[in-house]
Amino acid sequence: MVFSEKVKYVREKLKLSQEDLAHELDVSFATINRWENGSYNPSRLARKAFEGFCADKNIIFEEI
Amino acid sequence: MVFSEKVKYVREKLKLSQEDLAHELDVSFATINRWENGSYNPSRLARKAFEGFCADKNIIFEEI
DNA sequence: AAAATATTATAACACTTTCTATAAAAAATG
DNA sequence: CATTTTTTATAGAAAGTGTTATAATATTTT
Repeated sequence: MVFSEKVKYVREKLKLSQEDLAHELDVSFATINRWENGSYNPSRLARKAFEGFCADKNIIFEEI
Repeated sequence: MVFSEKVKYVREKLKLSQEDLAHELDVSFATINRWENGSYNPSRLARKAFEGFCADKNIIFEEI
């Protein structure tokens, strides 16, 4: 499961809009949208923020 | 107190090298160095990370 | 003090993020 | 169903970031 898929997976699981998730992670809507559509990979800090968010929500990817 | 000054202030108060602080904040050494030398301002996420770090360390800037 | 090591300053390049705007698609409302 | 509203997709430009490298400065060690 690549990063872009993880983002969409988590977002839909939590029923958040791209705007909502952007706000949760303190990034812009454009960033979330580009992550999901594969244009870019996250920065070091952004990846950490996303991972921390997932951990908070008890979302695990290992078995997917 | 502008951002560049805050970074240096916090870093020296905690006796951290630029490299150390970079590691704490999950950004690169170059980013910390640029922040301190005023070349750039932090991204939205980076600013939050820095503020969170300062809060963790109980560092307040209001009265400086 | 001299040499070695660590820290800081600076820069180029590619990539990422933000901001802003526009259009398409989906969902909600009447 | 038609209209309105929300969400998503996309993109250009400007700014920020990571990587890498080099040089200058400061600190430590011998």
